[in-house]
Formats: sequence, C-alpha cells, structure tokens
Amino acid sequence: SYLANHLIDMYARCDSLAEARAVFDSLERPPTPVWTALLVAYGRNKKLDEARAVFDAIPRPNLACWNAMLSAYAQNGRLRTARDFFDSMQRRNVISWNAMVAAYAQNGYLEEARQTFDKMPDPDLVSWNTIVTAYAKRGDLVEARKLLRRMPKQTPVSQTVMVLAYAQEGRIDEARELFEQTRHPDVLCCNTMLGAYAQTGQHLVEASSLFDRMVAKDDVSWNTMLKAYVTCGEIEKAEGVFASMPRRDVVSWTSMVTAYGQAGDLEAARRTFDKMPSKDPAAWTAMLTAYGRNGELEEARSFFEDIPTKDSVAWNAMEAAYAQAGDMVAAVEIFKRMAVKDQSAWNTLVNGYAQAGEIQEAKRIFDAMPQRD
RNA sequence: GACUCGUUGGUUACG
Repeated sequence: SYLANHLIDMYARCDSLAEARAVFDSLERPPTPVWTALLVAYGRNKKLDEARAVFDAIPRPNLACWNAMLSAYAQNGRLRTARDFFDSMQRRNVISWNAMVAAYAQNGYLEEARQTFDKMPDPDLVSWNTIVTAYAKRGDLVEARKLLRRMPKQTPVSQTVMVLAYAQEGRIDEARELFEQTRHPDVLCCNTMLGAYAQTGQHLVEASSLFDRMVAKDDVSWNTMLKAYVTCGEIEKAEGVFASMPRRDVVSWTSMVTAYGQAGDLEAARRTFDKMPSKDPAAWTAMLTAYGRNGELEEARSFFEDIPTKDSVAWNAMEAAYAQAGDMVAAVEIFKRMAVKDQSAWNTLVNGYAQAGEIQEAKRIFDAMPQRD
C-alpha cells in the first residue's frame, strides 16, 4: 500500500500499465491513495475509459479521486466532460480549482481559464503559476509579467515559465537575463535555459558552458545538450554526448535517428533505430521522415505500414513525405485515410499544392479548412 | 503515501 503507490507511479511513467495493474491487483483491499495512483496512471497513458472505470470502482472516493478524474479528462482533451464533472462536484478544494484553470488553459481556452482563476476562492501559488503559464505559453508576455508582479512570491515554476516564454519568442538575451536573476535555479530551470540556447544553434558555446556548470543534471539535461548538437548538425559532438550519457532513453535514441537522417546517413539512422531498446510512435516517425527527406519514398511507405500504432503525427509525416516529393496524389490518399485531420495535415496539403504550382487547388483546400490560421 | 502548475525527441506551418 505504502510502496504500492510508488510502484504504480513508476510503472505508469514507464508506460508499464500492466505491471502497475499487477501491483494493484496484488492488494486485497487497496487504500484510496492506491486507487488514485492507478487512476492517474491510466489517465496519463491516454486510457480514459480505464481511468473512469477505476474511478467508478473506488469504494469511497474522496476529493483527491475526483480531482484526479477531472485532470484525466482535461489532459485527454475532454474539456467539456471535465467542466461538467467539475460542476457536478459536491465539494471542491484549491486543487480542484487549479485543475480546472489548467484544463481550460491546456485546451486553448485562455479567457475561461482567466475567468475561473479570477473567481476561485483562495488562489495559492500553484494557481498563480498556472495562470502565468497560460499567458506565457500563448506568447502574451505583457500579461504574464503583469500577473507575475501580482504574485505573492516567485516560485521555481514561475521563474522557469518566464524563461521559457522569452526563449520561445526568440528573445534569448532576455531569457538569459531572467535566468541569471534567479537565485538558485533548479534543474528544470537550468534545462529550460539550456533548451533556449539549443533551439537556434547560435548559442552552442553558451549551451555547453551552462551544461558544464550545472551541478545537477538529469536525463532531460543530457537530452537537451544532445539536441543542441543535433540541431547544429554537429554529428560527432552529438555522438560524443550520446556515448557518454549516463542513461539513454527513447528521446536520446530518437534524436540520434534524426541526426543521421539530417546528415543523409540512412544506414546509420536505420542501424540506430534497430538498436533502440524500445520504440514509440515518435521514434518510428523520425525514421520515416529520414527516409522521406532522403528521397526514399517507397521505403518510407512500407516503413509506415509497419508502424504498430500510428498516431496523427505519423500520418502527417507520411503525408508530408509525399507532399514534399511532389506526389500530391499519394499525399491526398493518405490525407483521406486519416481518422483525425489536424491543422498540420491541412497545412501540408495547402503547402504541397502551392509548392507544386497548383495555386487554385491550394486555395480550394485552404477554403475548405475547418479553421484557418 | 495518492489528486492541480514549469524543462528534452518525431509531422506541417509560423518564425
């Protein structure tokens, strides 16, 4: 029970839901926190129905269970259900409110997030962090700063979020300034600054110097440094980091596949892909794109068909591979087969026709788009 | 001990 929580949590992070379930099933009368941990595990792994089934099976669900279910809905894009669920709650605490604010923000409803924040009873620092994050992620730095000034006190989260916000706007100097004003930046904040340096290639020296100065490094730090070299096409440096990392996870491996693909070394990319201990849709898609960008459309297609679970990004990548090769017939065929046609899928078509010189067709698609931007 | 906020990899566009 006590360590069952940790086990379930660990397994959930490793996508080992079956093992999490096994731990759970080994308990004859699981305490409520263990039920909640399992619910969260399902929710984080996109198993919403299972999460709900767990919730319904909890003998005496407390507020934490309700909050967990609320977040599970929100994190799986079920905003409406989340809101109805929130409204149906007999009791709410600050965590429920924070979860609802985050639910709106993460699903793109900034105004509703703000309204909820403004009317919640007793916002705590997490509430403030949540609303600042919402504005920062949208790129509204002015409002983010305004809210930041009204916060009772700064937190590691708010500091990190602001560094990230400036970085995402390409304002690296200001990001650095904020970062340097931070008294004792934690690993996440350092990683964020590292990522800011990594995103362009203009700041490789600063990236590696920060990386070397970091006293605490986690997997994300290493992966971010790796990515910095990959972005700059510094294959040898990337290989050096990859070889010396304490731990290589699926993110590290995928970065290397991308690196080789960008360098035009399909053999190395494929060798790396084949050696990956575990593969997720992102890894498959990276390899698929490597084939496509190097003109191997047939290989890309048969590889695509082999992907065990194709998410929407994988579909988009196959479509884009054809579109970029000028084969709009094949691109459209993929597009038509898509279960979900997101913005990227539409953009790829419009852009593909435009690049092929078929302007009128591009415009026709553009006008048919559900939401234009 | 469980529930809410921040960092890294794959697709398009944006930059």
